[in-house]
Amino acid sequence: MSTKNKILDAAESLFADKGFNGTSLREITSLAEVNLAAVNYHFGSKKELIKAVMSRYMNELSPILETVLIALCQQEEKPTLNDVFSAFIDPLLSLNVFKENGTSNFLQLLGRGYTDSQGFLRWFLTTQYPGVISNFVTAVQKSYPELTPEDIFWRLHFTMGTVVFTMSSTDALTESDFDKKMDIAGVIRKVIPFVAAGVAAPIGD
Amino acid sequence: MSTKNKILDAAESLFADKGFNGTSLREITSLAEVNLAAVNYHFGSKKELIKAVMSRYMNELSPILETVLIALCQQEEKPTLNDVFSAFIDPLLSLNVFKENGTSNFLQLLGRGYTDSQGFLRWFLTTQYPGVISNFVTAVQKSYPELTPEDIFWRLHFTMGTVVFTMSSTDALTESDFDKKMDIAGVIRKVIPFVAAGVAAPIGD
DNA sequence: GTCTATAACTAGATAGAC
DNA sequence: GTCTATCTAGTTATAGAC
Repeated sequence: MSTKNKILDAAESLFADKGFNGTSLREITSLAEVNLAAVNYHFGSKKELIKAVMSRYMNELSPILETVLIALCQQEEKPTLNDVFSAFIDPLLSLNVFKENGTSNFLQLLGRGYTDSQGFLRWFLTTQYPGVISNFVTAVQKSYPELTPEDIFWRLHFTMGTVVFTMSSTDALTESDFDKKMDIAGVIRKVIPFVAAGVAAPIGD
Repeated sequence: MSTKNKILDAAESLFADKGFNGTSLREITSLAEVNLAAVNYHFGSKKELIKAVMSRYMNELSPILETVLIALCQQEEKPTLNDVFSAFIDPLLSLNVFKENGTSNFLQLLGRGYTDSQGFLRWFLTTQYPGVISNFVTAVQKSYPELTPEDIFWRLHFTMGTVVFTMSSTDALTESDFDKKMDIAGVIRKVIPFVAAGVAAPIGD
C-alpha cells in the first residue's frame, strides 16, 4: 500500500471522527505510520489533503448517482418521492464495498464539510460536482411538480441536514442512547421515510 | 458592561460562526477588548467558557419550553404534530428579544455542540436539561400514540438534525444560494411543516 | 520518495506585578 | 480584577541530507 493511500485512509477516519479542525497532521501521519513531511510532499497542504479525501469518494459516487437519477427522470411513470430518495440507498451502501465503513465515513465527512472550516468544502463540492445536485432537483420536480423552486431548494437543504447530521452524530447514538444497536443500513431505512414525508409535506407557508 | 459578559458575548458570536475548535481564546479576548488572561480568571478554562455560553441560553429557554410543552400535554383535545412543533416557535424567537441574533446564535451553537468536540456539549445538555427532552417526547407521544418509543427516538433525532444543521449553515444560504433573503423566522416557518410531516410519516420499516 | 531537523507560528494556561 | 510576560506544548510547513 502506497504512502499516499495510507495517508488518505488515516486522514479519512480521523476527519470523520474528530472533524477537520480537530485533527492534526501529526495524528494523521502517526496513525498512517508515515513521516510527518509526507503529507506536504504528496498533497502540498492540509486543505488539499481534505479535498483529496472527499474527491476519492465523490469520484466513485457521483457517476453512479447521476446514472440512477437520470434513469428515474427518464422512466415513463412518475416516480414517487420515496422512489427518488430510495435511489440513494444502493449507491451509498456500495461505498461499503469500495471501502470499509465507506458509507458512514463519507456521510460524516459530508457533515463536517458543511460545518467545519466555514464551508470551503461545501463550495468545493457544489462547484466540482454540480451534476448530482441538478439531477436530484430534476427528479424531485418530476415527482412533485407543484413545489416551487424555492421550496425545493429549502426542502432539499433540510434533507441534506437531516441525513448529514444524523450520520455525523450517529456513532455515539448507535452505542449509547438506545440499547438496540443499529447499523448504517438500518439508519438509512429509518431516515428515508422521514425525509420523503418532509419533502412531500403540503405547501403553504 | 462587565468583563465577564463582554467575554460571553464575544465568545458566543465567534463560536456560532467558526465553531468551538475553530475559535481561539485570543480571538475572543481581542473581540471583547479584554485581556487574554481574563478568560482563565473568570471561567477557568475554555471548556468551562463553552458551557457558560450555552447555559446562558438554556437557563433562559428551558423553563419556557417546559411550560408550553406541559400545557400542550395537559390540554383536553389531542394536539397535532404541527401544534407540537409550532410550540417551539415563540420560545425560540423570544431569544431574539433576550439578545440580538439570539435565536440563530443559539441554534448554531447547538449544532456546533453536536459535531465539534466529540459530543461533550451534547452530554452536558442532555444531563443538565433533561426536562425539555422528556416533555417533548411526551407531547409527541400524545399526538401520535402509534409511534414506538424507538421510532420516536429516531425521528426526534432526525428533527434535531434538520433544525440544527439548517441553522448552522444558514448564514451562507440566506446570503448567496437563493437570491431572496430570508430571516430566521422565515426559515423556521419553512422547516416546521417539513419536520412535522417527517415525524408524522407512516410507520413500517 | 522518504527521512531528520527545525523554522515560524499559534494554542491554552499561569505566575506575578500592580 | 486586570495587566504583562512567559511557559509549555501544540500547530503547519519547509529545507536539505540520504
